[in-house]
Amino acid sequence: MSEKQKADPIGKVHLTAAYELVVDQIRRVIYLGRYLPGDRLPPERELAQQLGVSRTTVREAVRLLEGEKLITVKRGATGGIIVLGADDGADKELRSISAAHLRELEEIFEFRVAVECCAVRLAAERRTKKHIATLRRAADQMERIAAASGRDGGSIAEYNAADTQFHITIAEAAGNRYLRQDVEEIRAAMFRPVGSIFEGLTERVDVHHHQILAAIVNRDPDAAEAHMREHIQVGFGGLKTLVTGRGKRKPRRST
Amino acid sequence: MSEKQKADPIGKVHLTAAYELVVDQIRRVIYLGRYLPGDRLPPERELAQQLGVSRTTVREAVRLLEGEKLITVKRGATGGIIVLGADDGADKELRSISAAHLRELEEIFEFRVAVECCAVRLAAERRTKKHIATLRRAADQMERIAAASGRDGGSIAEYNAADTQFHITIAEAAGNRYLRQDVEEIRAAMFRPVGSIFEGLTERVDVHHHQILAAIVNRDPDAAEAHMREHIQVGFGGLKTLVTGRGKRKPRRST
DNA sequence: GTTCAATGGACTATAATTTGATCCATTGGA
DNA sequence: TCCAATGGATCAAATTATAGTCCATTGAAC
Repeated sequence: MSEKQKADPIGKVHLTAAYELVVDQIRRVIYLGRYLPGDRLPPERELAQQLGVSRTTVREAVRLLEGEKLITVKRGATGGIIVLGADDGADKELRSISAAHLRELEEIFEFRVAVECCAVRLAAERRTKKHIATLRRAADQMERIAAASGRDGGSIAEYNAADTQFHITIAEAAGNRYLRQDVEEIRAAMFRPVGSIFEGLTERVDVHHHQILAAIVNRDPDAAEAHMREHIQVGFGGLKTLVTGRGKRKPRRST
Repeated sequence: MSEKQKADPIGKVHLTAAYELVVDQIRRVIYLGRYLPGDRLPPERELAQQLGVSRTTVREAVRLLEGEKLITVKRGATGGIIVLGADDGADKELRSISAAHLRELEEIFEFRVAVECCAVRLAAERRTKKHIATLRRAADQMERIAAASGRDGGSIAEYNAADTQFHITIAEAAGNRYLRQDVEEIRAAMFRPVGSIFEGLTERVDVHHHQILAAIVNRDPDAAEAHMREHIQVGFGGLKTLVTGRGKRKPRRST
């Protein structure tokens, strides 16, 4: 018998501590815009219940995120766990983005094209009235925010939250658990490297949202996919321009 | 101030025990064909080292998988942890597939189209000679196996292993970690519901593999994507026919 | 046949993590 | 002034994971 095979080892497993899972979960809901800067998370005792862990564990996670300057904690009756904005972090990010970061963002956007284009095709076929309503609400909200404040300061987080809701609802409408899962996942991953970068975006993408929505309403998968691809690629183009410095744009708030 | 918002709770975290992670990891390498029926896994002590956990934990996982009839354990110098084939399980699966299973497979194949079509496009642009060599080897091996044994009995596992290698190498060549990760993930997921179903497949897909390979060699993303889509859809079509009973095919071994 | 090395089986003490429960400290509004 | 809400702190118990030791079985080499 020929022996001496199966050389490559089986990969190590990662033992994830409970508090790490909680950290990830909290980071996620913040990145996904379910809690905006200034919002209070549920009280520790309630969080523990919702997350299914002990309060001690929640507190460990909170300490870590506090150190990360993603949240801050205040005592007292009106205190709580408060979400910080990008500006509150100060040294949290360097505002500059490395080549590695850019490559990572490129991978993320490549992946988004794959997953979200497929999702929007299926959504165009399977969407219900309820999905349409949610999508319209999100699209309108983004337009309203963009029109009202010209994408300055605080409303950026709200804009991103609506944007996230738009994209996740499409994945929901596609009725495929793997697509749904990945769209949420990749969306959180997108803001992880340097979230504040997105504040500099000035591309007008509201028109894309309405085009995508219209295609979904008309049950036109081809148009939906085309607009989605355009949408994602323009988004990445904007980021790239922003990072490489070409194209001279206002430095995220005209002082 | 308007209070009473943020009603929906943050999802529970899943505390995964070490032995569960080990179970998943071992299942995965078996589903991915890195260990075929009859193969021996590394000895417990070595597994523990490779997985980065204690031997006790490995043994817990082994017990579970033994109960699942995925592996069997033999003592003594020439004993060890041996991978079982679908036939050894007997009652492991019901050979019949429910409507829920079929829908799950449909979701999996929808997802494969999204991810693998994108991966193969990128692979056509970024592949190196090394990737080509690996792909050719896998494609030839599948052809050889199919020609030699007509897809009966034991060689099915080998065929699937080569097939998996083919698809994962493409994802590797795409140079995108998210795509790479998902292709592997979805591949393992595919065999999870009722792996034995795949033994009944008789569609000739070797021609697809060579078409895909040729397109990658020629750096032709459009052709590569088209052939990959065809490949995956035909694969699912075969499964569907098999399950719904239409099309009368040999019952996985003409007795 | 005896020996021996390889392998799984079993047990135990220790360490680390997680829980749960209790009580304290701070805060701002009633 | 009081009090309800909230974070801060501590501790004993339970659970989980580890590391080490020794036993039992097996088959092959001698």
